[in-house]
Amino acid sequence: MKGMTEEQILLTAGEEKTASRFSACLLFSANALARAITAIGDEEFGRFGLCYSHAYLLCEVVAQPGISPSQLSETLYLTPSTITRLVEKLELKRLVRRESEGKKTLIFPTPEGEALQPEVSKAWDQVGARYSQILGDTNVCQLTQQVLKAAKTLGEDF
Amino acid sequence: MKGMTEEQILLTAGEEKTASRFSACLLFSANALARAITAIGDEEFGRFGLCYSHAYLLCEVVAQPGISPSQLSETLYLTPSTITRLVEKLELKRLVRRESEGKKTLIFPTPEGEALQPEVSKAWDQVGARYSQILGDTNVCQLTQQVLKAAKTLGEDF
DNA sequence: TATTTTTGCTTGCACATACAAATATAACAT
DNA sequence: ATGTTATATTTGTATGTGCAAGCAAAAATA
Repeated sequence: MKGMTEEQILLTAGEEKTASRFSACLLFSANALARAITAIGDEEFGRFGLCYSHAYLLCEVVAQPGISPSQLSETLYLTPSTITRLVEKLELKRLVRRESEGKKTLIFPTPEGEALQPEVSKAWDQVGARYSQILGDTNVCQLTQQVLKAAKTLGEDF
Repeated sequence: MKGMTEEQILLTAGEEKTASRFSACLLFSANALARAITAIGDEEFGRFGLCYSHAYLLCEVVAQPGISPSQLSETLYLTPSTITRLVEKLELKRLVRRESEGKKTLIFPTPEGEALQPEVSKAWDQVGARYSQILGDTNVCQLTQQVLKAAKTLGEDF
């Protein structure tokens, strides 16, 4: 079996095994893809000491100053607790600040945050350019839409 | 802007913003999809105290007794260090065992591991069934192939 | 108005994952 | 044989993420 590709294994392995591996493969492959692309993202955003979710969050906050954690949670498809943690990190880096208003929390960009945003956007484009070059523009476009749609559908129904 | 869907934002936001968000969206959406599906997986595999990568690793070890960490690393698209950590966990649960042979390490399933594998496979199918029901069979089939291919391509070129 | 329920956000804890460095063995060159 | 380089695996450390629980404020109900 050594040196065989995944497809070959799928084709030659026993019946049940093939079925089970294949049917769950989206769980596997989705994570594999996420890790592969995140690696690219981390490299680009790492120049600012950010990871991709920091970058995305910062852009959202700059685009919508005063946005709430729950809104961010929906937009980024991340748990509220995760949002809190990300905001904490960005607060430490003085890129955003929090304002409590009753039980709500408003998140604003700091001047530094706003100043950094264009660079972050540039890095963002750079990430896109890199994986587009590897995967092909058309492919990426199509894949992105399908993947996003699937993520949304699962997010709603689950 | 409240209550708008992602597409609406994309369509109505300013030019550069649209471009940057969209071009990097695969980074974002791939992670979102991975998290959404992983949530399902964790629920199913959680019954055995496993996560999806534990489950996958166990199945591989049962299928190929004596497999090495580096081989697993390639198959699972995970770092060698991550493989070590996963194997440690499974070793604690007495599902696999390690044998050192020179600088190589051979990983074998324990009897308990082999006994558990069918159940894990069943859970595996269950995961597939659940997201197939939500996303649609055809969709899943197509998506899985595309996603896997993209992950592989990125894994090679990066 | 007082009590209950719901909502929004934050923590405690746990875990998968990765990078960089360490270790140990094998392969190779001289 | 000996010194060097390459390979395989493991650790130290850090981080993003989520669940369950906590907490505080708002809303609803009585």
